[in-house]
Amino acid sequence: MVAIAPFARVKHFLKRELGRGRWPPGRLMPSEAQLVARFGVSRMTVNRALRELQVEGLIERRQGIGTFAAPLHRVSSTLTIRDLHDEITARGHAHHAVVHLARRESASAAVAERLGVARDAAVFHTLIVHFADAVPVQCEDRFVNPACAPGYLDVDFTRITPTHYLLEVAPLWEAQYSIEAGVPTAREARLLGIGRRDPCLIVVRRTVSRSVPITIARLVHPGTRYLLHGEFKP
Amino acid sequence: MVAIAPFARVKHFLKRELGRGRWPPGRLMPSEAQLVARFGVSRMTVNRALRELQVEGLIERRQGIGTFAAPLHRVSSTLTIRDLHDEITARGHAHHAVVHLARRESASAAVAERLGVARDAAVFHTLIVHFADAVPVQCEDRFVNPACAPGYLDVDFTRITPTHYLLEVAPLWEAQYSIEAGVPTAREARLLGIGRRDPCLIVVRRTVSRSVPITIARLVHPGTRYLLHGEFKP
DNA sequence: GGAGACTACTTGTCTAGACAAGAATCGGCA
DNA sequence: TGCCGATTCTTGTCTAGACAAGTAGTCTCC
Repeated sequence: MVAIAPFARVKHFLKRELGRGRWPPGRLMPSEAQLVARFGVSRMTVNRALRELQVEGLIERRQGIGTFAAPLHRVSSTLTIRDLHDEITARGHAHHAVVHLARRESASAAVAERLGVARDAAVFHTLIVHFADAVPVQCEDRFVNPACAPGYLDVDFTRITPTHYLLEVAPLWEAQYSIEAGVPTAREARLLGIGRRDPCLIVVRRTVSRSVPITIARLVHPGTRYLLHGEFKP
Repeated sequence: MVAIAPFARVKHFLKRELGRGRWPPGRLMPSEAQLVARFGVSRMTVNRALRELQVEGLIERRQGIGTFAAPLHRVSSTLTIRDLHDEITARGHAHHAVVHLARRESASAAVAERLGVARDAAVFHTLIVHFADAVPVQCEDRFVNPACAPGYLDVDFTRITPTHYLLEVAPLWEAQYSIEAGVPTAREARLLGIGRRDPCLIVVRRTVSRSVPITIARLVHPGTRYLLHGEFKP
């Protein structure tokens, strides 16, 4: 017999009633003082429940005004992108990687701009194909800022994925990415063993650590062999 | 000149030092009592900072043991999927929709199973193409559980998107979705005005409200005209 | 009528203290 | 040696009160 914590009781009540439509989107909800009176708990307890619901995006709060049911027009969901090696092995397949390119290059204009380095500055460039069992599932074309990961080219990428290594070198970072469908380049098609016009899921990710760009990567997945999964839970 | 709230100071300090690698993943971090002494604030203030970092996934806390830097192997990011109408208008385009199908059908085996209804039970089926200005950007093939949205077929989908309507009828829900690249069906290609082999971003979404399935949707986007954007910020 | 002061209500935050519960360590006892 | 209880440290949570700051309405005075 476990007693539910008071803040959880308040939170659960509000969540349930929101789900029932007691307060339609945009409607004013009970104030903290009213909830304090209703549940017989202290204001800090009510405040915690409300703050957590706010973080979860279920309510909006405005100082001086009140608490409102959130308009749930935007559907914000978490998409977990795991390290590819972990993901493949977690599904019971064997992962291996083939390194087709790992060298120092001078940055093209486009790469220099996105990596925040000077034109023609040295950058690291790797091109790696990842396999699940014997099937190629990802072609990873990546540029790395040498200032952030000087030892990048010394890594054995058949054993450690670039993502894994970069996470160790620069532990905290921000990433922006876009996901689209497209066709592979001729080289990508050849490396993945697919047709030039076969649809691919293309993820372009740019990673920044403490406002210094670390890496930009183009990840091309054959459409028939790779899925992104997501879940949304209020 | 705005003073930073004490809990934010503590949080920011911990975040910065985590980013610097002061506590590598798995390492024991300062206890609440130590942070209280260091910052001269009350324990509740420190506790709030730590709790928020925990929610953000940067640290792990274990009662009786201590606080630990989180192993940042998994990369969890939020992907926001907004209502298509809002997204198109927010970009300065005009949205309109053409309804190609809106009727009651008997559920096929596959639909019945995924919607949680009996085989041959009545379900609602809509097929709608969404345009940004005059360009088709999404083909929305959707089945709806009539028990959750009895009035679904009476909605004017040229004015209200199905997502928007369903959000009003059933305000809180959970969704699972998969994102993949593929080719459109012959009908989808015709409706979107694209080639039969053009790559498309296909989102399949299943929505559940209080453990009752509401709707399953297949959203097909021409690869050249639609992107998903995401961001990850620790 | 209009401007400004005042008031009431809201959320945002902090404090000092308290008790509970989980976990490790240490001492004593069989 | 091995087991058990006491101690201590940790996080988890709650309380009652306080002040700050944003907002809206009202009231007064010009």
